[in-house]
Amino acid sequence: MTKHEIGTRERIVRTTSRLLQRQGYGATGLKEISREAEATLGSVYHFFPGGKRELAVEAIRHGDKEFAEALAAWFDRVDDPGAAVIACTRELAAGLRESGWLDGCPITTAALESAGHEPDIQRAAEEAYENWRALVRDKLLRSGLTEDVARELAHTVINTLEGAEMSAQVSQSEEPLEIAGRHLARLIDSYR
Amino acid sequence: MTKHEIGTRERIVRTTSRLLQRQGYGATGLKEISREAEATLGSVYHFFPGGKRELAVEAIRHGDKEFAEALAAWFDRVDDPGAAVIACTRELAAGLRESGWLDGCPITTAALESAGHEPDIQRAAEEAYENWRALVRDKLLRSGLTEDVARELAHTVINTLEGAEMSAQVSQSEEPLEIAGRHLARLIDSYR
DNA sequence: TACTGGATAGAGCGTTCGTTCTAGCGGCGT
DNA sequence: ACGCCGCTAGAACGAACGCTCTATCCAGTA
Repeated sequence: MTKHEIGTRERIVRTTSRLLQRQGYGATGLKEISREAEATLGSVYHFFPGGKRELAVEAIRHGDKEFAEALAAWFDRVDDPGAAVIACTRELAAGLRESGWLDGCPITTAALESAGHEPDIQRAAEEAYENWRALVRDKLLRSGLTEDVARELAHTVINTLEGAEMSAQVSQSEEPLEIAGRHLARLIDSYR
Repeated sequence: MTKHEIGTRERIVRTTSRLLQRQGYGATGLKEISREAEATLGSVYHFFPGGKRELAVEAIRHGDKEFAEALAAWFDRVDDPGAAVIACTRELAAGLRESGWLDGCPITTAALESAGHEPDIQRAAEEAYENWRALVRDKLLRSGLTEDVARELAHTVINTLEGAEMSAQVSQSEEPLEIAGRHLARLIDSYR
């Protein structure tokens, strides 16, 4: 195991993140995780003594960071905020289609499942949405919108993207995301 | 069992719908369903020989009809479409808060879980979203919007409501729904 | 060479899963 | 009064669940 390869722990987290994204918390077993990650059950419990719950929290944090980095990159490439949101919807639609409509939002499925039952997971998901909203808000602030308008728009941008991605996944169609992009751009433009 | 009481089958479907809404497909067991519904496992398999999958499809259709009726009632009470959507967000927020943030969208959790794995459930969820969009589209058509604009707005109205409700549930706050209502009304008004 | 401690390996714990099965209840039509 | 049948009841099956346990491996240190 040379140092430039990814370690067992990281491999377990990434595998868990992908499985949580695709089939949720309840339907994902630890044995399935260890098999997919090419690690043993012993390794899983070695790195995550808290078991499935602790591992899921770590995986959601991973999905959080992953999507935040993608969002930041897309925003850096396009200056106009409306156009940047449209670019987001295109990227999300492409990723969804290319994965065979399997890879939607990395955390939403687990977040919904565990709302009200698994406080740790729910909190990790809440923090992720907060991080993503902050990225959108800053982008809107940089384009000259006021603090209040930017903060509220950030809510709706993230929530509409979430809803549209869910709808696109269920209907296996890019249309909901494409429409969402145009509507969000129009809404943002209406505040300038 | 007099005829004006609800029968065992209906009781099983309603219980399944509520459990699917609260904890998803994978985390809901048939024994839990039969216990909560005060029915036996034999009754469950008597009415739903197709087992868990068939029962879940029926429960999602139940949730579909339930929400469609609520949506139609809210739309009938308020004439202006923007104001009607705001009324929707208020009702959704109230329902969410009153249930202790447990009862979000009746079908989204199961829909996301089963996307790509359970075609029957995915299709039932897709049909539900389609029905709800049709209600929104008709409401917008009645207020004078063109066919194309109404159809596309219906997508975003439903998707934004879905995303905002999910966000409200995870953060245990009515704010995302309240913001979504105002933004959607503004978006709708911008087309008249 | 001997020791140590992090990491790996996998058998096995009790429990619950979805499902199948047979037996029995109870009200209706004849 | 009888037989039938929709429905209820719950035991039991193999498989999978989360988790615990002991044994082994192996690089680093003295």
